[in-house]
Amino acid sequence: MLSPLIALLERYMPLEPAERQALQELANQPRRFPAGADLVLEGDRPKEARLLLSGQAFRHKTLADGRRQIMSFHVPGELLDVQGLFMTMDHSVCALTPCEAAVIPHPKLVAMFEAHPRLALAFWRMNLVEGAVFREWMLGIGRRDAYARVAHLFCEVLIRLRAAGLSDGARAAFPVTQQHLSDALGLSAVHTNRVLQQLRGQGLLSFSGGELVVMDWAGLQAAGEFDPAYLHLSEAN
Amino acid sequence: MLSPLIALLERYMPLEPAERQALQELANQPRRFPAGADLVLEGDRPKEARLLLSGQAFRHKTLADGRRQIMSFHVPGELLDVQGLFMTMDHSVCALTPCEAAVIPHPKLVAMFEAHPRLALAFWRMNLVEGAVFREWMLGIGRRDAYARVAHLFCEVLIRLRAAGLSDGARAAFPVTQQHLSDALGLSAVHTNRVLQQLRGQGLLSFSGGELVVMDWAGLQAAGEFDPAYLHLSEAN
DNA sequence: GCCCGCATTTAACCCAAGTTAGCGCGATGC
DNA sequence: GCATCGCGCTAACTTGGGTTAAATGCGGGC
Repeated sequence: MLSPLIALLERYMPLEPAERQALQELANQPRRFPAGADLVLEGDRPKEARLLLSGQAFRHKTLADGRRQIMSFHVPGELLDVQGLFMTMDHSVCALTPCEAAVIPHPKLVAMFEAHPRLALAFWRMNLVEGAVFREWMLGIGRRDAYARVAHLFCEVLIRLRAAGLSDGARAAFPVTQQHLSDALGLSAVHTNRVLQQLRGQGLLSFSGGELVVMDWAGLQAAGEFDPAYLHLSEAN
Repeated sequence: MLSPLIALLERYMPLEPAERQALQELANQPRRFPAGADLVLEGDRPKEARLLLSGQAFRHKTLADGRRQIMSFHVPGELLDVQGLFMTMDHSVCALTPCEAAVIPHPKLVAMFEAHPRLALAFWRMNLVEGAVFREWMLGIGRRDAYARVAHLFCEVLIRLRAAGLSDGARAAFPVTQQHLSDALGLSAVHTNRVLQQLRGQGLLSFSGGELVVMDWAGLQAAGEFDPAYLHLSEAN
């Protein structure tokens, strides 16, 4: 049941049987969330951690007047609120599709970390990759123009969905609206739409009905100045 | 010698004598870096970690054409390249002032984490706060206008320098140029200068010669829509 | 099969911020 | 004491992207 998590961890660090066993013991009845529901709520001080098992979700902060910044998109296997282990949540995580999440009491998680310090390091490592993605997004929002930013995001999304086994090749379900894209990119919805049409017009991709199809990977990569190194996908420990 | 680190950790988690002892054993002859030198280099796969002991530094990514995004500023006590424990560095860290850093071999650090899992969690927690700051910056760069962005940055800097014991009250050394500020904020140097004058003209702050003086804290905070919650400074474990 | 609501698209207009270029000034060096 | 360089500052002009508002789908509920 926790196989998405185990697959993610095992990509970098071969797990010992005892460690795999300890992970399995985290499993319990998953909780379901409908699309649009909050999996994690800003201001909350959770007593358990949520591990995404199926579906897609996104992390976001919203200002008083409604302006919103989406900070990341999430695929199964990812722990959504590590932050809640140590402090109050300073942002929310919202379900993009119907989701299932394992809800793991903090004491259980901490006990596992203390019994298997290497697992703590493995989770920490996952967390560091998330930080690397934040930094790349900052670079994009701060220093790239809208065109490169949109292209870059689609490159990243395709690669990450593929790594999560949610795409074979050039096609993937990515059920976001143009408003979601805008909020992730720091653009207005109107301008996102303009850029999208440009990318479509150049035959780089198609994106509609929540399905992304990349038709010219090299072209899209060039348009987004995309270098996947920051995703640290093929780096063994 | 590692007192800045111990102070940071102890802010949240009272350390046991054995843990404090284990930390002390990390100490060694610190390495010196002149202002402008790279403490950590993008593309590097370090064999040791650098812990900032004195001075200020900043983390940045730079595009091929020279556009640069500064991702964070750092004060003594912070581990600058946790990422290097597990993967290649995808960005650099550069000294703002002359700096001293303890250079700690990875095996020594990992051994400490395995012997004292609670210390691993404490370092992880520090790392999570850094991630929270990244997210807040993303929100600012993506969704706040230049005026609020500049004000917000100065609020954050003052609070963090104060927490590091580098400021009493409203005045602090923050030795950056307006170009550094621009690169941190995703603005041009010219526009940063315009906003700076506006803030000065409103009597909110003065900033010259690398010294920040906040003259109207409430006003600055309002200008930057600043809420320090995301810094998680006063949250015990 | 019609209505409603959300998402996408278009068009017209506007403005915040970028760009370029040049000046002044203090610190550094010879 | 003079040239140099980095940094702050100013002004004039440009532009990428925001705003507003209205039209066009389109899918789901009943």
